Amino acid sequence: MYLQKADLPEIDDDTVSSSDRVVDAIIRGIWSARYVPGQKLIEAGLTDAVGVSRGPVREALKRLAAEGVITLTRHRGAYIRAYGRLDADEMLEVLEVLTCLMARLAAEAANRDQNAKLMRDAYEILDGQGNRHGEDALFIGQRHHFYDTLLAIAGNIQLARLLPTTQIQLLRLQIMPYLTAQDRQAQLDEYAAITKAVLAGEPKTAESAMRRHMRRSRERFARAPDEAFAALV
Amino acid sequence: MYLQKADLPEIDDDTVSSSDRVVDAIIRGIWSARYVPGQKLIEAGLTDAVGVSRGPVREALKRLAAEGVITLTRHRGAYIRAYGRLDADEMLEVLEVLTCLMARLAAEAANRDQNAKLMRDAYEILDGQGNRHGEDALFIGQRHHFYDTLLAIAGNIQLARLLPTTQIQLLRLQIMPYLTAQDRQAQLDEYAAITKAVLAGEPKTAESAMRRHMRRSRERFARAPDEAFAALV
DNA sequence: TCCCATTGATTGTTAGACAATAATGTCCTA
DNA sequence: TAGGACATTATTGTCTAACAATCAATGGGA
Repeated sequence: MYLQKADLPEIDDDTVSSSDRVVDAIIRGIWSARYVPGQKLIEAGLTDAVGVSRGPVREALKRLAAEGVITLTRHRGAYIRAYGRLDADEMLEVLEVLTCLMARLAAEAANRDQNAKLMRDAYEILDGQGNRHGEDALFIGQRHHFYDTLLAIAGNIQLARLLPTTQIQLLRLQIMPYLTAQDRQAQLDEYAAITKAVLAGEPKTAESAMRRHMRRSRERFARAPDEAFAALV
Repeated sequence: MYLQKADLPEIDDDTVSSSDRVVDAIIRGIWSARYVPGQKLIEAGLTDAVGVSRGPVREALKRLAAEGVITLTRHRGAYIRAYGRLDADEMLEVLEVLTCLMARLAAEAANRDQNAKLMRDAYEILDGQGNRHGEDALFIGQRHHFYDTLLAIAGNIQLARLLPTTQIQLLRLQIMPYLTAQDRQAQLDEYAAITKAVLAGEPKTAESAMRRHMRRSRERFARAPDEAFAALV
Protein backbone atom coordinates (compact mmCIF):
# COMPACT_ATOMS: atom_id res chain seq x y z
CA MET A 1 0.00 0.00 0.00
CA TYR A 2 1.33 3.34 -1.01
CA LEU A 3 1.99 5.82 1.76
CA GLN A 4 0.12 9.05 1.51
CA LYS A 5 1.98 12.28 1.53
CA ALA A 6 -0.03 13.12 4.60
CA ASP A 7 1.58 10.28 6.51
CA LEU A 8 5.10 10.51 5.24
CA PRO A 9 7.47 13.25 6.31
CA GLU A 10 9.24 12.63 9.61
CA ILE A 11 11.60 15.38 8.62
CA ASP A 12 15.05 15.67 10.10
CA ASP A 13 14.63 18.17 12.85
CA ASP A 14 18.17 19.35 12.45
CA THR A 15 18.58 19.94 8.75
CA VAL A 16 15.25 21.69 8.38
CA SER A 17 14.33 25.17 9.53
CA SER A 18 11.39 25.92 11.77
CA SER A 19 9.50 27.69 9.04
CA ASP A 20 9.94 24.63 6.84
CA ARG A 21 8.27 22.59 9.52
CA VAL A 22 5.35 25.01 9.57
CA VAL A 23 5.04 24.85 5.80
CA ASP A 24 5.13 21.09 6.01
CA ALA A 25 2.46 21.00 8.67
CA ILE A 26 0.12 23.12 6.57
CA ILE A 27 0.74 21.21 3.35
CA ARG A 28 0.20 17.97 5.20
CA GLY A 29 -2.99 19.37 6.65
CA ILE A 30 -4.19 20.06 3.13
CA TRP A 31 -3.29 16.63 1.83
CA SER A 32 -5.00 14.97 4.74
CA ALA A 33 -8.11 17.09 4.16
CA ARG A 34 -7.85 18.51 7.67
CA TYR A 35 -7.71 21.92 6.04
CA VAL A 36 -10.29 22.74 3.42
CA PRO A 37 -10.38 25.64 0.93
CA GLY A 38 -11.52 28.82 2.59
CA GLN A 39 -10.52 27.75 6.08
CA LYS A 40 -8.76 30.32 8.24
CA LEU A 41 -5.30 29.74 9.63
CA ILE A 42 -4.55 31.52 12.89
CA GLU A 43 -0.96 32.29 13.78
CA ALA A 44 -1.41 31.39 17.43
CA GLY A 45 -2.89 28.04 16.49
CA LEU A 46 0.07 27.24 14.29
CA THR A 47 2.60 28.25 16.92
CA ASP A 48 0.91 25.81 19.30
CA ALA A 49 0.52 23.04 16.77
CA VAL A 50 4.09 23.10 15.51
CA GLY A 51 5.77 24.38 18.64
CA VAL A 52 7.63 27.34 17.20
CA SER A 53 7.35 31.07 17.72
CA ARG A 54 5.52 33.56 15.57
CA GLY A 55 8.53 34.50 13.47
CA PRO A 56 8.88 31.22 11.59
CA VAL A 57 5.11 30.91 11.34
CA ARG A 58 4.82 34.24 9.60
CA GLU A 59 7.73 33.39 7.29
CA ALA A 60 5.99 30.17 6.34
CA LEU A 61 2.73 31.97 5.60
CA LYS A 62 4.50 34.44 3.31
CA ARG A 63 6.11 31.61 1.44
CA LEU A 64 2.86 29.68 1.03
CA ALA A 65 1.13 32.83 -0.14
CA ALA A 66 3.81 33.30 -2.79
CA GLU A 67 3.23 29.71 -3.89
CA GLY A 68 -0.48 30.42 -4.18
CA VAL A 69 -1.50 27.90 -1.56
CA ILE A 70 -3.01 30.41 0.83
CA THR A 71 -4.29 33.95 0.48
CA LEU A 72 -3.02 36.64 2.82
CA THR A 73 -4.96 39.81 3.40
CA ARG A 74 -3.52 42.55 5.52
CA HIS A 75 -4.90 42.54 9.06
CA ARG A 76 -7.33 39.85 8.03
CA GLY A 77 -5.13 36.81 8.14
CA ALA A 78 -4.43 33.68 6.13
CA TYR A 79 -6.96 31.42 4.44
CA ILE A 80 -6.54 28.21 2.51
CA ARG A 81 -6.97 29.34 -1.05
CA ALA A 82 -10.45 28.93 -2.51
CA TYR A 83 -10.91 29.34 -6.25
CA GLY A 84 -13.79 31.09 -7.92
CA ARG A 85 -15.18 29.79 -11.20
CA LEU A 86 -13.10 32.11 -13.34
CA ASP A 87 -9.95 31.51 -11.29
CA ALA A 88 -10.34 27.79 -11.67
CA ASP A 89 -10.88 27.94 -15.39
CA GLU A 90 -7.91 30.23 -15.99
CA MET A 91 -5.80 28.04 -13.77
CA LEU A 92 -6.70 24.95 -15.76
CA GLU A 93 -5.88 26.78 -18.96
CA VAL A 94 -2.37 27.41 -17.69
CA LEU A 95 -1.99 23.98 -16.16
CA GLU A 96 -2.89 22.46 -19.51
CA VAL A 97 0.26 23.67 -21.21
CA LEU A 98 2.45 22.78 -18.24
CA THR A 99 1.11 19.27 -17.82
CA CYS A 100 1.26 18.68 -21.57
CA LEU A 101 4.93 19.57 -21.46
CA MET A 102 5.33 17.19 -18.56
CA ALA A 103 3.65 14.36 -20.45
CA ARG A 104 5.73 14.98 -23.56
CA LEU A 105 9.02 15.01 -21.66
CA ALA A 106 8.02 11.94 -19.69
CA ALA A 107 7.23 10.03 -22.87
CA GLU A 108 10.60 11.01 -24.30
CA ALA A 109 12.39 9.62 -21.27
CA ALA A 110 10.18 6.66 -20.49
CA ASN A 111 12.60 4.08 -21.75
CA ARG A 112 15.52 5.18 -19.66
CA ASP A 113 16.51 3.47 -16.42
CA GLN A 114 13.69 2.43 -14.12
CA ASN A 115 11.25 4.91 -15.57
CA ALA A 116 8.89 2.42 -17.16
CA LYS A 117 8.58 0.48 -13.95
CA LEU A 118 7.97 3.62 -11.88
CA MET A 119 5.27 4.69 -14.28
CA ARG A 120 3.55 1.33 -14.29
CA ASP A 121 3.59 1.13 -10.49
CA ALA A 122 2.18 4.61 -10.05
CA TYR A 123 -0.62 3.91 -12.47
CA GLU A 124 -1.56 0.56 -11.02
CA ILE A 125 -1.87 1.98 -7.54
CA LEU A 126 -4.07 4.76 -8.87
CA ASP A 127 -6.22 2.39 -10.89
CA GLY A 128 -6.61 -0.10 -8.08
CA GLN A 129 -7.81 2.56 -5.70
CA GLY A 130 -9.78 4.70 -8.06
CA ASN A 131 -12.76 2.40 -8.30
CA ARG A 132 -13.52 2.26 -4.63
CA HIS A 133 -15.75 5.10 -3.67
CA GLY A 134 -15.58 7.13 -0.53
CA GLU A 135 -11.86 7.20 0.11
CA ASP A 136 -11.33 10.59 -1.41
CA ALA A 137 -8.27 11.50 0.60
CA LEU A 138 -6.54 8.29 -0.35
CA PHE A 139 -7.38 8.64 -4.04
CA ILE A 140 -6.06 12.17 -4.08
CA GLY A 141 -2.82 11.12 -2.46
CA GLN A 142 -2.34 8.48 -5.09
CA ARG A 143 -3.12 10.79 -7.94
CA HIS A 144 -0.47 13.07 -6.54
CA HIS A 145 1.98 10.20 -6.61
CA PHE A 146 1.05 9.60 -10.23
CA TYR A 147 1.83 13.21 -11.09
CA ASP A 148 5.03 13.16 -9.07
CA THR A 149 6.17 10.12 -10.98
CA LEU A 150 5.48 11.81 -14.29
CA LEU A 151 7.44 14.84 -13.11
CA ALA A 152 10.34 12.73 -11.96
CA ILE A 153 10.48 10.87 -15.25
CA ALA A 154 10.21 14.09 -17.23
CA GLY A 155 13.38 15.12 -15.45
CA ASN A 156 13.01 18.87 -15.78
CA ILE A 157 13.75 20.30 -12.37
CA GLN A 158 12.51 23.76 -13.19
CA LEU A 159 9.20 22.35 -14.37
CA ALA A 160 8.89 20.55 -11.06
CA ARG A 161 9.55 23.85 -9.30
CA LEU A 162 7.02 25.80 -11.33
CA LEU A 163 4.21 23.29 -11.52
CA PRO A 164 1.95 24.17 -8.61
CA THR A 165 1.05 20.70 -7.45
CA THR A 166 -0.51 21.73 -4.17
CA GLN A 167 -2.67 24.27 -5.93
CA ILE A 168 -3.83 21.51 -8.27
CA GLN A 169 -4.72 19.49 -5.22
CA LEU A 170 -6.80 22.36 -3.83
CA LEU A 171 -8.58 22.80 -7.14
CA ARG A 172 -9.46 19.11 -7.32
CA LEU A 173 -10.67 19.12 -3.73
CA GLN A 174 -13.21 21.79 -4.52
CA ILE A 175 -15.15 19.80 -7.09
CA MET A 176 -14.44 16.31 -5.77
CA PRO A 177 -17.78 16.07 -3.92
CA TYR A 178 -19.71 16.96 -7.05
CA LEU A 179 -18.28 14.38 -9.41
CA THR A 180 -20.47 11.53 -10.58
CA ALA A 181 -19.37 7.93 -10.81
CA GLN A 182 -19.10 8.38 -14.56
CA ASP A 183 -16.84 11.37 -14.07
CA ARG A 184 -14.55 9.31 -11.91
CA GLN A 185 -14.43 6.47 -14.37
CA ALA A 186 -13.73 8.90 -17.18
CA GLN A 187 -10.83 10.34 -15.22
CA LEU A 188 -9.35 6.91 -14.70
CA ASP A 189 -9.67 6.16 -18.41
CA GLU A 190 -7.89 9.40 -19.20
CA TYR A 191 -5.06 8.52 -16.84
CA ALA A 192 -4.85 5.13 -18.50
CA ALA A 193 -4.48 6.75 -21.92
CA ILE A 194 -1.72 9.02 -20.65
CA THR A 195 0.09 6.14 -19.02
CA LYS A 196 -0.15 4.02 -22.15
CA ALA A 197 1.26 6.75 -24.36
CA VAL A 198 4.11 7.52 -21.96
CA LEU A 199 5.04 3.85 -21.68
CA ALA A 200 4.94 3.54 -25.45
CA GLY A 201 7.40 6.41 -25.64
CA GLU A 202 5.17 8.47 -27.89
CA PRO A 203 5.52 12.13 -26.93
CA LYS A 204 2.88 13.47 -29.29
CA THR A 205 0.31 10.92 -28.18
CA ALA A 206 1.10 11.48 -24.52
CA GLU A 207 0.74 15.19 -24.96
CA SER A 208 -2.62 14.95 -26.65
CA ALA A 209 -3.86 12.42 -24.11
CA MET A 210 -2.93 14.88 -21.39
CA ARG A 211 -4.55 17.72 -23.29
CA ARG A 212 -7.74 15.75 -23.61
CA HIS A 213 -7.65 15.03 -19.89
CA MET A 214 -7.27 18.69 -19.01
CA ARG A 215 -10.00 19.76 -21.44
CA ARG A 216 -12.36 17.20 -19.95
CA SER A 217 -11.42 18.41 -16.49
CA ARG A 218 -12.39 21.91 -17.49
CA GLU A 219 -15.75 20.61 -18.64
CA ARG A 220 -16.24 18.81 -15.37
CA PHE A 221 -15.46 22.03 -13.53
CA ALA A 222 -17.88 23.92 -15.72
CA ARG A 223 -20.63 21.47 -14.78
CA ALA A 224 -19.96 21.73 -11.05
CA PRO A 225 -22.54 23.76 -9.10
CA ASP A 226 -21.90 27.19 -7.69
CA GLU A 227 -21.44 25.83 -4.17
CA ALA A 228 -18.18 24.30 -5.33
CA PHE A 229 -16.62 27.72 -5.88
CA ALA A 230 -15.74 30.72 -3.82
CA ALA A 231 -18.13 33.62 -4.18
CA LEU A 232 -17.17 36.94 -5.69
CA VAL A 233 -13.85 36.00 -7.17
CA MET B 1 9.57 58.30 -22.59
CA TYR B 2 8.42 55.19 -20.87
CA LEU B 3 9.13 54.94 -17.17
CA GLN B 4 11.17 52.00 -16.10
CA LYS B 5 9.86 49.70 -13.43
CA ALA B 6 12.93 50.65 -11.48
CA ASP B 7 11.78 54.23 -11.27
CA LEU B 8 8.10 53.71 -10.70
CA PRO B 9 6.65 52.51 -7.42
CA GLU B 10 6.27 55.22 -4.77
CA ILE B 11 4.01 52.83 -2.95
CA ASP B 12 1.42 53.97 -0.42
CA ASP B 13 3.14 53.60 2.89
CA ASP B 14 -0.11 52.89 4.64
CA THR B 15 -1.79 50.27 2.51
CA VAL B 16 1.36 48.21 2.05
CA SER B 17 3.08 46.05 4.61
CA SER B 18 6.72 46.42 5.59
CA SER B 19 7.68 43.13 4.02
CA ASP B 20 6.09 44.28 0.78
CA ARG B 21 8.34 47.29 0.85
CA VAL B 22 11.36 45.05 1.28
CA VAL B 23 10.27 42.85 -1.62
CA ASP B 24 9.77 45.94 -3.68
CA ALA B 25 13.18 47.30 -2.83
CA ILE B 26 14.86 44.07 -3.90
CA ILE B 27 12.88 43.72 -7.12
CA ARG B 28 13.62 47.31 -7.95
CA GLY B 29 17.28 46.69 -7.22
CA ILE B 30 17.23 43.87 -9.75
CA TRP B 31 15.47 45.90 -12.41
CA SER B 32 17.88 48.74 -11.97
CA ALA B 33 20.82 46.33 -12.21
CA ARG B 34 22.02 47.38 -8.77
CA TYR B 35 21.75 43.73 -7.83
CA VAL B 36 23.31 41.15 -10.13
CA PRO B 37 22.89 37.35 -10.17
CA GLY B 38 24.94 35.73 -7.47
CA GLN B 39 25.13 38.79 -5.29
CA LYS B 40 24.59 38.29 -1.58
CA LEU B 41 21.82 40.02 0.31
CA ILE B 42 22.53 40.66 3.97
CA GLU B 43 19.64 41.04 6.37
CA ALA B 44 21.26 43.88 8.26
CA GLY B 45 21.86 45.77 5.05
CA LEU B 46 18.22 45.46 4.07
CA THR B 47 16.97 46.56 7.47
CA ASP B 48 19.09 49.70 7.09
CA ALA B 49 18.16 50.32 3.48
CA VAL B 50 14.42 49.95 3.91
CA GLY B 51 14.17 51.04 7.52
CA VAL B 52 12.33 48.07 8.97
CA SER B 53 13.26 45.40 11.47
CA ARG B 54 14.48 41.90 10.76
CA GLY B 55 11.06 40.29 10.92
CA PRO B 56 9.63 41.79 7.74
CA VAL B 57 12.99 41.41 6.01
CA ARG B 58 13.04 37.70 6.65
CA GLU B 59 9.41 37.35 5.56
CA ALA B 60 10.27 39.12 2.31
CA LEU B 61 13.23 36.83 1.69
CA LYS B 62 11.11 33.73 2.18
CA ARG B 63 8.57 35.05 -0.27
CA LEU B 64 11.17 35.89 -2.89
CA ALA B 65 12.76 32.50 -2.47
CA ALA B 66 9.38 30.87 -3.10
CA GLU B 67 9.09 32.95 -6.26
CA GLY B 68 12.51 31.75 -7.35
CA VAL B 69 14.06 35.20 -7.40
CA ILE B 70 16.64 34.48 -4.73
CA THR B 71 18.13 31.33 -3.32
CA LEU B 72 18.13 30.77 0.42
CA THR B 73 20.54 28.36 2.02
CA ARG B 74 20.29 27.63 5.68
CA HIS B 75 22.84 29.55 7.70
CA ARG B 76 24.39 30.79 4.49
CA GLY B 77 22.00 33.54 3.58
CA ALA B 78 20.26 34.92 0.51
CA TYR B 79 21.71 35.36 -2.97
CA ILE B 80 20.22 36.78 -6.12
CA ARG B 81 19.50 33.69 -8.13
CA ALA B 82 22.16 32.67 -10.64
CA TYR B 83 21.33 30.02 -13.21
CA GLY B 84 23.62 27.26 -14.32
CA ARG B 85 23.61 26.11 -17.93
CA LEU B 86 21.21 23.25 -17.29
CA ASP B 87 18.95 25.37 -15.09
CA ALA B 88 18.71 28.00 -17.75
CA ASP B 89 17.92 25.53 -20.50
CA GLU B 90 15.25 23.76 -18.47
CA MET B 91 13.79 27.10 -17.50
CA LEU B 92 13.54 28.18 -21.11
CA GLU B 93 11.87 24.90 -21.97
CA VAL B 94 9.15 25.64 -19.43
CA LEU B 95 8.92 29.30 -20.32
CA GLU B 96 8.37 28.34 -23.92
CA VAL B 97 5.01 26.74 -23.27
CA LEU B 98 3.91 29.52 -20.95
CA THR B 99 4.87 32.37 -23.27
CA CYS B 100 3.33 30.54 -26.23
CA LEU B 101 0.06 30.38 -24.31
CA MET B 102 0.43 34.07 -23.56
CA ALA B 103 0.96 34.90 -27.23
CA ARG B 104 -1.98 32.78 -28.32
CA LEU B 105 -4.37 34.34 -25.81
CA ALA B 106 -3.12 37.82 -26.64
CA ALA B 107 -3.75 37.26 -30.34
CA GLU B 108 -7.27 36.04 -29.58
CA ALA B 109 -8.04 39.21 -27.62
CA ALA B 110 -6.07 41.72 -29.68
CA ASN B 111 -9.10 43.28 -31.30
CA ARG B 112 -10.92 44.05 -28.09
CA ASP B 113 -10.92 47.50 -26.50
CA GLN B 114 -7.62 49.35 -26.51
CA ASN B 115 -5.55 46.22 -26.87
CA ALA B 116 -4.23 46.88 -30.35
CA LYS B 117 -3.06 50.33 -29.38
CA LEU B 118 -1.38 49.09 -26.22
CA MET B 119 0.42 46.42 -28.20
CA ARG B 120 1.61 48.82 -30.87
CA ASP B 121 2.86 51.30 -28.28
CA ALA B 122 4.77 48.68 -26.34
CA TYR B 123 6.43 47.39 -29.46
CA GLU B 124 7.38 50.79 -30.82
CA ILE B 125 9.06 51.75 -27.57
CA LEU B 126 10.98 48.50 -27.61
CA ASP B 127 11.98 48.84 -31.23
CA GLY B 128 13.04 52.45 -30.89
CA GLN B 129 15.30 51.67 -27.98
CA GLY B 130 16.58 48.30 -29.05
CA ASN B 131 18.96 49.58 -31.67
CA ARG B 132 20.95 51.86 -29.43
CA HIS B 133 23.71 49.94 -27.82
CA GLY B 134 24.89 50.28 -24.29
CA GLU B 135 21.69 51.11 -22.49
CA ASP B 136 21.08 47.59 -21.28
CA ALA B 137 19.04 48.49 -18.22
CA LEU B 138 16.73 50.64 -20.28
CA PHE B 139 16.26 48.01 -22.95
CA ILE B 140 15.44 45.40 -20.37
CA GLY B 141 12.87 47.62 -18.71
CA GLN B 142 11.18 48.14 -22.04
CA ARG B 143 11.19 44.48 -22.92
CA HIS B 144 9.51 43.89 -19.61
CA HIS B 145 6.86 46.40 -20.55
CA PHE B 146 6.39 44.53 -23.81
CA TYR B 147 5.81 41.29 -21.94
CA ASP B 148 3.53 42.97 -19.42
CA THR B 149 1.43 44.32 -22.24
CA LEU B 150 1.12 40.89 -23.79
CA LEU B 151 0.10 39.49 -20.41
CA ALA B 152 -2.47 42.21 -19.87
CA ILE B 153 -3.98 41.67 -23.29
CA ALA B 154 -4.02 37.91 -22.81
CA GLY B 155 -6.21 38.59 -19.81
CA ASN B 156 -5.52 35.41 -17.86
CA ILE B 157 -4.82 36.49 -14.30
CA GLN B 158 -3.52 33.12 -13.22
CA LEU B 159 -1.05 33.08 -16.08
CA ALA B 160 0.18 36.47 -14.95
CA ARG B 161 0.60 35.05 -11.44
CA LEU B 162 2.47 31.97 -12.58
CA LEU B 163 4.69 33.45 -15.26
CA PRO B 164 7.93 34.26 -13.44
CA THR B 165 8.75 37.58 -15.05
CA THR B 166 11.46 38.57 -12.64
CA GLN B 167 13.17 35.24 -13.13
CA ILE B 168 13.08 35.82 -16.87
CA GLN B 169 14.71 39.15 -16.24
CA LEU B 170 17.50 37.51 -14.24
CA LEU B 171 18.05 34.91 -16.95
CA ARG B 172 18.34 37.57 -19.64
CA LEU B 173 20.72 39.59 -17.51
CA GLN B 174 23.13 36.71 -17.34
CA ILE B 175 23.78 36.45 -21.07
CA MET B 176 23.14 40.07 -21.98
CA PRO B 177 26.85 40.96 -22.01
CA TYR B 178 27.68 38.13 -24.37
CA LEU B 179 25.17 38.89 -27.11
CA THR B 180 26.45 40.12 -30.43
CA ALA B 181 24.91 42.94 -32.44
CA GLN B 182 23.38 40.32 -34.71
CA ASP B 183 21.84 38.57 -31.75
CA ARG B 184 20.21 41.79 -30.67
CA GLN B 185 18.89 42.50 -34.11
CA ALA B 186 17.56 38.98 -34.38
CA GLN B 187 15.73 39.42 -31.08
CA LEU B 188 14.11 42.59 -32.30
CA ASP B 189 13.01 40.87 -35.48
CA GLU B 190 11.48 38.10 -33.44
CA TYR B 191 9.58 40.57 -31.31
CA ALA B 192 8.38 42.22 -34.49
CA ALA B 193 7.04 38.93 -35.79
CA ILE B 194 5.22 38.27 -32.53
CA THR B 195 3.73 41.75 -32.51
CA LYS B 196 2.58 41.46 -36.08
CA ALA B 197 0.84 38.15 -35.49
CA VAL B 198 -0.85 39.37 -32.33
CA LEU B 199 -2.07 42.52 -34.05
CA ALA B 200 -3.35 40.44 -36.95
CA GLY B 201 -5.34 38.40 -34.44
CA GLU B 202 -3.80 35.14 -35.58
CA PRO B 203 -3.33 32.91 -32.52
CA LYS B 204 -1.53 30.10 -34.32
CA THR B 205 0.91 32.43 -35.99
CA ALA B 206 1.53 34.33 -32.77
CA GLU B 207 2.18 31.12 -30.94
CA SER B 208 4.67 29.85 -33.46
CA ALA B 209 6.40 33.23 -33.65
CA MET B 210 6.81 33.08 -29.90
CA ARG B 211 7.99 29.50 -30.07
CA ARG B 212 10.60 30.44 -32.63
CA HIS B 213 11.72 33.30 -30.41
CA MET B 214 12.14 31.02 -27.41
CA ARG B 215 13.96 28.36 -29.43
CA ARG B 216 16.35 30.97 -30.78
CA SER B 217 16.85 32.27 -27.26
CA ARG B 218 17.83 28.80 -26.17
CA GLU B 219 20.37 28.68 -28.98
CA ARG B 220 21.77 32.03 -27.94
CA PHE B 221 22.07 30.74 -24.38
CA ALA B 222 23.80 27.61 -25.65
CA ARG B 223 26.37 29.75 -27.46
CA ALA B 224 27.10 31.92 -24.41
CA PRO B 225 30.42 31.20 -22.70
CA ASP B 226 30.76 29.44 -19.38
CA GLU B 227 31.40 32.70 -17.55
CA ALA B 228 27.78 33.61 -18.15
CA PHE B 229 26.56 30.79 -15.93
CA ALA B 230 26.82 29.82 -12.31
CA ALA B 231 29.29 27.03 -11.67
CA LEU B 232 28.27 23.63 -10.38
CA VAL B 233 24.53 23.96 -10.74
C1' DT C 1 52.55 24.93 2.06
C1' DC C 2 48.89 22.87 4.35
C1' DC C 3 46.05 22.03 8.37
C1' DC C 4 43.55 23.54 12.23
C1' DA C 5 41.77 26.39 15.98
C1' DT C 6 40.13 30.85 17.24
C1' DT C 7 37.49 34.83 16.14
C1' DG C 8 34.05 37.58 14.00
C1' DA C 9 30.00 37.98 11.21
C1' DT C 10 25.61 36.32 10.02
C1' DT C 11 21.70 33.64 10.44
C1' DG C 12 17.88 31.15 13.10
C1' DT C 13 14.91 31.53 16.75
C1' DT C 14 12.73 33.09 20.98
C1' DA C 15 10.22 36.23 24.13
C1' DG C 16 7.78 40.09 25.25
C1' DA C 17 5.78 44.26 24.13
C1' DC C 18 2.74 47.52 21.79
C1' DA C 19 -0.12 49.87 18.07
C1' DA C 20 -3.41 49.16 14.39
C1' DT C 21 -7.05 46.93 12.58
C1' DA C 22 -10.94 43.81 12.08
C1' DA C 23 -14.46 40.93 14.25
C1' DT C 24 -17.61 40.46 17.82
C1' DG C 25 -20.87 41.51 21.13
C1' DT C 26 -23.92 44.89 23.64
C1' DC C 27 -26.89 48.27 24.34
C1' DC C 28 -29.97 51.84 22.96
C1' DT C 29 -33.33 53.65 20.06
C1' DA C 30 -36.92 53.84 16.61
C1' DT D 1 -38.07 43.56 16.78
C1' DA D 2 -34.71 45.47 13.69
C1' DG D 3 -31.08 48.42 13.08
C1' DG D 4 -27.28 51.24 14.27
C1' DA D 5 -23.67 53.26 17.39
C1' DC D 6 -20.55 51.99 20.64
C1' DA D 7 -17.28 49.30 23.47
C1' DT D 8 -14.75 44.96 23.81
C1' DT D 9 -11.99 41.40 22.23
C1' DA D 10 -9.13 38.86 19.04
C1' DT D 11 -5.74 38.99 15.76
C1' DT D 12 -2.32 40.83 13.00
C1' DG D 13 1.87 43.87 12.06
C1' DT D 14 5.97 45.43 13.83
C1' DC D 15 9.78 46.39 17.00
C1' DT D 16 13.42 45.48 20.32
C1' DA D 17 16.64 42.71 22.64
C1' DA D 18 18.71 38.67 23.33
C1' DC D 19 21.13 34.25 22.51
C1' DA D 20 22.61 29.81 20.22
C1' DA D 21 24.13 27.76 15.95
C1' DT D 22 26.66 27.99 12.07
C1' DC D 23 29.66 29.64 8.57
C1' DA D 24 33.81 32.43 6.78
C1' DA D 25 38.08 34.22 7.55
C1' DT D 26 42.05 34.95 10.02
C1' DG D 27 46.20 33.64 11.81
C1' DG D 28 49.41 30.65 13.69
C1' DG D 29 51.84 26.05 14.01
C1' DA D 30 53.50 21.73 12.02
